[in-house]
Formats: sequence, C-alpha cells, structure tokens
Amino acid sequence: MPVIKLFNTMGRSIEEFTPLVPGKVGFYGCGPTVYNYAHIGNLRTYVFEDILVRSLRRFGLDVTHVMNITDVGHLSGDDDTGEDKMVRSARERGQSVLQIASYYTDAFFADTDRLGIARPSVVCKATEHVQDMIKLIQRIEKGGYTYVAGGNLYFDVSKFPNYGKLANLRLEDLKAGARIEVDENKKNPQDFVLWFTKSKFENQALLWDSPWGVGYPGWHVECSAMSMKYLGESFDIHAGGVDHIPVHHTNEIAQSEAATGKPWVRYWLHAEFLVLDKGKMSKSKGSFITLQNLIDEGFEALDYRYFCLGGHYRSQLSFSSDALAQAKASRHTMLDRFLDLKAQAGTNPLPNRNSLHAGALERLERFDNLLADDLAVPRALAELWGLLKDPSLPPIDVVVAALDMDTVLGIGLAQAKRDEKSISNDERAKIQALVERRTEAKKAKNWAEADALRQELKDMGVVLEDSPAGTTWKLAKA
RNA sequence: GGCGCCGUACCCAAGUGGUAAGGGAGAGGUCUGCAAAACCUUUAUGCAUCGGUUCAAUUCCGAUCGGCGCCUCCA
Repeated sequence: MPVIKLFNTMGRSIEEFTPLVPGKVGFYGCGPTVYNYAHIGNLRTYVFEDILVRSLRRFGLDVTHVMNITDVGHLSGDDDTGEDKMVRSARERGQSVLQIASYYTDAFFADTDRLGIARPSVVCKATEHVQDMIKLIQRIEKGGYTYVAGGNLYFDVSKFPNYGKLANLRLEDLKAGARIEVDENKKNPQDFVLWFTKSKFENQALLWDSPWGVGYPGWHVECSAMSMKYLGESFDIHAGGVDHIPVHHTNEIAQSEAATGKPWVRYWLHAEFLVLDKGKMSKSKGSFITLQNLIDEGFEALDYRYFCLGGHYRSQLSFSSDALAQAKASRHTMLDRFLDLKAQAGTNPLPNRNSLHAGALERLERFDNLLADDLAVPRALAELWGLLKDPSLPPIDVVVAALDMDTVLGIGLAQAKRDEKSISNDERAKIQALVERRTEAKKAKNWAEADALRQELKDMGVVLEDSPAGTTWKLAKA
C-alpha cells in the first residue's frame, strides 16, 4: 500500500493520511438538499468523493461513508425572511414537502447510480435526526456558546476561539452584509442559528418541539449531529464542495467542537466547481444542466464521469457540450480498444494480479502511486491509456490490469460490449445479407456494386471492415 | 472592502526550478480494389504580459491585464 497523501483544507497543505483507527476510515460527505434535481456541477463533487472512497478501499482501508440528505429546508437567508426552498418547491408542484423530498432523493440516487457512484454506507435524513440535533444543541448551550434573540437560538462565534480557521477568515475583515441584509438579532454577523422558532412554515410536518420552543433546526447542525452519531465525535475525513468552506463547514466545526471540546474532523477535502462560460452552475439561480439533460442529448452517464476524470478535483473544470463530446469520443475509443484487446486475449483464464507481466505490474504500481498522490486522477487516466497502448504487453495482461484500474476509475470497461449486441435479430439478418451480397460482388470484382452496397450499409449506420479473414461490420460512431 | 483560485497548443487538460503527460480535433504517410481499423509521423523553442531572483523559470517573487469563486442558500 502506498503512502496516501491528501490536501487538507485545514492548513492548506498536502499531508500524509493516517486513519484514526488503523485500517478503518470514517468519511462524511455532504449530501444534497432534496428540493430539486442535482445538476452536473453537484454531481462532479460526488464523482470526486466516489474516487476518494474507491481509492481508500483499494488501499485496503475499511471505509464507512456517511451521507446526509437535507430534507429540512434552508431559508434563503438565516434572518428568517426568506422562503424555505423545500416549502417553495412543494408549493410550486402542489405536493407535500415530504413527497418532494422523497421524489428528489430517489432522483439523486438514480443519477449517482448511473454514474457508477457507490452508495454510501449510511444515508441519513435530517428529518429523522432532529432529536440528535436537539441533544447536540443542548451540549453547545451548556458550554455557554449560545444566546437567544428574537425567538431564535444563535451560536455566538466570538465565544469560539479559532473561528474561521478552516477558511482563513478574520472576522474583522469580513464585510458583513456585502450581499445580504444583516440579521438585526445577531451580535456578530457571523453568528448563526442553531434553532429557529420564528417560523413561517405552512407545513406542520417540518415543525418540532424543542427546549427553545416549536420550530426547526438551523442548517449546519444536522451535519454535526449526524456525523458524530455514525462516525463518533472525532473522525477522519469530511468532504464537500469548496463553497462550503467559509460558512457551512466553518460553522460545523465551531458548533461541533464547542459541543464536545475535542477535535472533530482530521482531514478536510474540497472539490472545486464545474464552471460554464458564464461561471458556475447554480441551483438557486434556476437554470442548470442535469444528468438527464445530457442523456437526452445522446451522451451516456459514464461519458460525463469520464469527463470529470480529466480534471483534477482541486481545479475548476470547464464544461461545454464540445468538451463533453470530446470526452465521449475518448471514452468510446478506449472502450473499443479494450474490447479489441479482450478479443485478442481470447478465452484463456485471466491471470491474477500476482502472475501479471512485470510491465503491467509496473503500470499498476504507478497508477496506485498516482491515486495516492492526492488523487492525481488525470495522470492515472493517462496511465490507463499508456497501458492500453503498450505494445510490449500481452493483451491478456493488459485486459487484467485495465480492469483493475477501472475498479477505481469506473469508466465501464467490465461492462463494455460492442454496440452491435443491441441490434435486433431482424436487422442483423438484413445486414448480414447485404454483407454477403457485397462479398459475392467482390469475388466477381464487381467493384461498383461492392461500393454501392458499402454505401447502402453506411447509410444504415453500419461500417464494414475487410480483413484477410473476411468482412466484419460494426456500428458507426454516433 | 476582505479572502482565495486561475490564465498551458484549435478544444478539454496534466505537470515540473533543468527545458512541456494524456485525450479530442486536424495534417501527412503505411496498409487497402475502395474503405474502415490499426500503426507511424506531425501540430506550444512555448506555458497571459512585464520585470526580478537563479547557472537555469512555464514552475519562485512582484506588478499589470483578463477570468472565476467565496464573504446569502449553493457541490
């Protein structure tokens, strides 16, 4: 197992990763707020987390992956003036909040399944953990970190030393209200709500009784309460999008460590944004691209996964339909090449990893080292290309090593099959007949007829390949 | 106003103080009755611009220009 190095946002440097409990990893990844579909920018982050989890497991670590489902809405601001997103979505669609949550949760996992993202070990819903949140808030309160104002319970950031350490924030430098009205109830602009009672919810399903009155929890507290419930009061890795660094994760740290008095998360990993020409994709701005949109345009979900693999997780990735088309072409060429090698390898039993050709082992070792080097996935992908193009290796060794690499990359090599398999028997017979007619024409050196038949097949989307062994056909690339 | 990131060929993109991965697209060639596939060759003396440090900078430092993110909810 190589030495695993990861970039820790806390401290902003590459650190060697060593789990709290040898051999085991507690990993918490921020999940979706289920008031709408996930867009492909959100999905990029989950692909990154999937690569992280698969890499750690590849290195022999037993990973417990916990993901929250935020089905308690967030206000558009925490001054209680905005409308809850869940409630608004429910109203707009004429459904209950719980129906909305359930629908979009299913849609979320349908997307991650299509992307080959492994399901988390634990999926926890905020609405089912409100008592855990209340207990946590009581611990925070006991420590003297809170105050009540205007009916809400606030966390007082001035009581927490090192507030903002993750984001390098200095409170005096922040321009509160630069983009939003300041909540008059707050002592400091960075204070945040632990429990709301001044609710405008129309939906009783989202109200809970609490020591501070009937209401609902603040957003940040769910991640603290649920992560500790399933992973303990200190655990290894917490990941999410970069947008969470300054507020969400900063506040999670403050409230968690205020409650327990001990270090909470050991390694913080953050994925950069997928960006469009105009900047990032935003759920709240309304227009965004979903995985289904891409599929409707003729892409496969794994084309998008492949696209994501082309850029490092800590760099912004420029999305365009052209760039995705390039990724698709690249992936399909790769699949083709892999299938050719597999055919060449024949039906011989696959060697296991230990009996592989030294050259293939060397490439696997490089591959592992690249993953261990802060998930250098683009280079790992290049290593897979190098493997597939290496003329010095027997096809069967290439096939085995490539499948091994793909257990992390998830490009779909194992499931790859020629598109021709999807052709109906009728069509197959029709194509076969035309191919035979052309073979006859060729025998008679009737080139005009042979070429006409080639053209006819081409118009049907069928490409012919002549070889000494005869003529084979396949579907033209889309 | 504060914090931070980025600017690499036609496109996506990796990377390093010692001379630019990979993929897509394009061009030429081998092969072929014609094709396809495959293979070979090829496409940045150059990494936004201008200075500086250095034996050596795309890689470090500074400035400038341009783009982006965060300081509301957001992956």
